[in-house]
Amino acid sequence: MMGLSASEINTRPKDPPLFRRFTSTGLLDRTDTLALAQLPWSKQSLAPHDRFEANQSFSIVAAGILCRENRTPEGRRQLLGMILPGDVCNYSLVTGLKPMTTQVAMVRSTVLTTDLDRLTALIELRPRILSALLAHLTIDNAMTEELVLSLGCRSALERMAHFLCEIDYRLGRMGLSENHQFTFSLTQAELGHYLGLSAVHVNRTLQELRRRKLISTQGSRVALTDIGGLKAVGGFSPAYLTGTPAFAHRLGAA
Amino acid sequence: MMGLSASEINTRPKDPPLFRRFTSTGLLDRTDTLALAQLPWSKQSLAPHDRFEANQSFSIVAAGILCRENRTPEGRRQLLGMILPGDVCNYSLVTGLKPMTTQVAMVRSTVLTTDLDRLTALIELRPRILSALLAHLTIDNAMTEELVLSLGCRSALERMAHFLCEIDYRLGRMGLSENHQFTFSLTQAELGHYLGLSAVHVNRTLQELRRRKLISTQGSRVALTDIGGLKAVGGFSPAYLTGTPAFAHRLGAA
DNA sequence: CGTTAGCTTGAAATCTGTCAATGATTGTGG
DNA sequence: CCACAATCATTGACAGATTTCAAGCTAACG
Repeated sequence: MMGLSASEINTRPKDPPLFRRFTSTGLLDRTDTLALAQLPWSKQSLAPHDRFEANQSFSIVAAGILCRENRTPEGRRQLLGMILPGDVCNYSLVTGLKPMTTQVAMVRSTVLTTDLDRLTALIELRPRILSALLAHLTIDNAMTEELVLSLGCRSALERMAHFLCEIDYRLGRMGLSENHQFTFSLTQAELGHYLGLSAVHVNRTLQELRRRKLISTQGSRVALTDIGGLKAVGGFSPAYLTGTPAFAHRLGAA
Repeated sequence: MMGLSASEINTRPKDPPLFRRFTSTGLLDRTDTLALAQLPWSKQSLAPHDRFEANQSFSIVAAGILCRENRTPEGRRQLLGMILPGDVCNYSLVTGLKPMTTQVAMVRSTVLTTDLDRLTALIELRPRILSALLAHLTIDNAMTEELVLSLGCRSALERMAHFLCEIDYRLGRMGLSENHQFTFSLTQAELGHYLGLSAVHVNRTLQELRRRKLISTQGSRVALTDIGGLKAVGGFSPAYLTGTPAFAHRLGAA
């Protein structure tokens, strides 16, 4: 257990950008962020395929990629959401319900965890933190809805293009994508589990995107070489990733 | 504007079951429900295809069916969720963000709306109401995730079977389905927009379910004649529709 | 009673999945 | 540092599910 060092609190690119997503909502000010950072966080390392469970705590991804997943009774697997650095793993604190889905590390990842009681106490002092959590929860849900749109309405090529745009955007705002280039090491089978496609078809879809000069790849390094074209193919627009405040809401602001 | 009559507060089958879903979480007691019912609710009637927007208020469906929907930039339509009697239309009060999706009445519907300020004030007095809202929000999100599972992993027949089981379950707990028979008057095209299928294929899928004696229909009346078989085909299990409390959570319980 | 929306049917086209085999890459232990 | 094993990516041929198109039918509604 430790508080976070100054460099980890820093929310500019290149520094560990832990709370950048929180500040990016505009709902937290610097003092909120500092107060959050000074909670006692414990760091946990996860190997690929490790389940992550944090029912009685609150966690944020510091590095790597987790996924929420679900399976049909027969065992077919569906990934429901990508949890990237800066994202909250577990909203039980807010929802009061057990998470209904499993979370799994897709690559080697590290997660920061803090105690629920302490965070609850902090929220009493700084209700904006609760607002920010609720905003994040809502945006995560909007991402799930966008996935429904992809699975229901878009072809394989469109889904993949849309997906890459989303990941680029989300990594970019955390300082983990530059010039639309980033490291992303899911297997094609895993991509398929997320996009509702077979591994073979993921492969062919990526080839088609390369053939059209929309992307290029080397190993786990991805470059979106024609971000405009990719957005056009995928019908991507990032509105759902930001959210717009409805009004000053006063829940818990007593 | 009016408070609700005694019969509308009643949460047993056959009486207007407005707050049955709230009590069903086990998070509200009778005094909470009464307090909710005594807020000034205004009733609104919606015709099919009417948009419903309630950003600055809080609404519950009293009768009919609304859907959240979203469209690709090219205009392809995807329904994201079915909002049935007893369901909350709008969680802006809780999330603090503008809803990111449109809501549309699928059939003639009525919606009850109350003022945000009054509800907020009531929540200060009765924080369990906030807990209940958060639980509902979480369950709605779990339904979206189950839709992702359907779209990503299940065949047309499985999706349809699963869908019918879910609707039966949800209507049933509100007293609107008996013996697995209920009235449900969406067009096949609309079902397709929800399940990610073409209208033609929806038709063939329903025929196949009838041929297997799993369902029967007369007009908008649906009977699940072999609920066990239907659940087996769809891989349906209602766990995601109830949620399990994680712990007594104290947000706002100050 | 006519009109319109919705339902049903068939045939053909398309997309995506499955199967099976072959390369390429990565990580590990010697 | 190399060799090996295991995982992952790629390819081709084929099968299957679903869409599209087009037409006819039915039922609800003014």
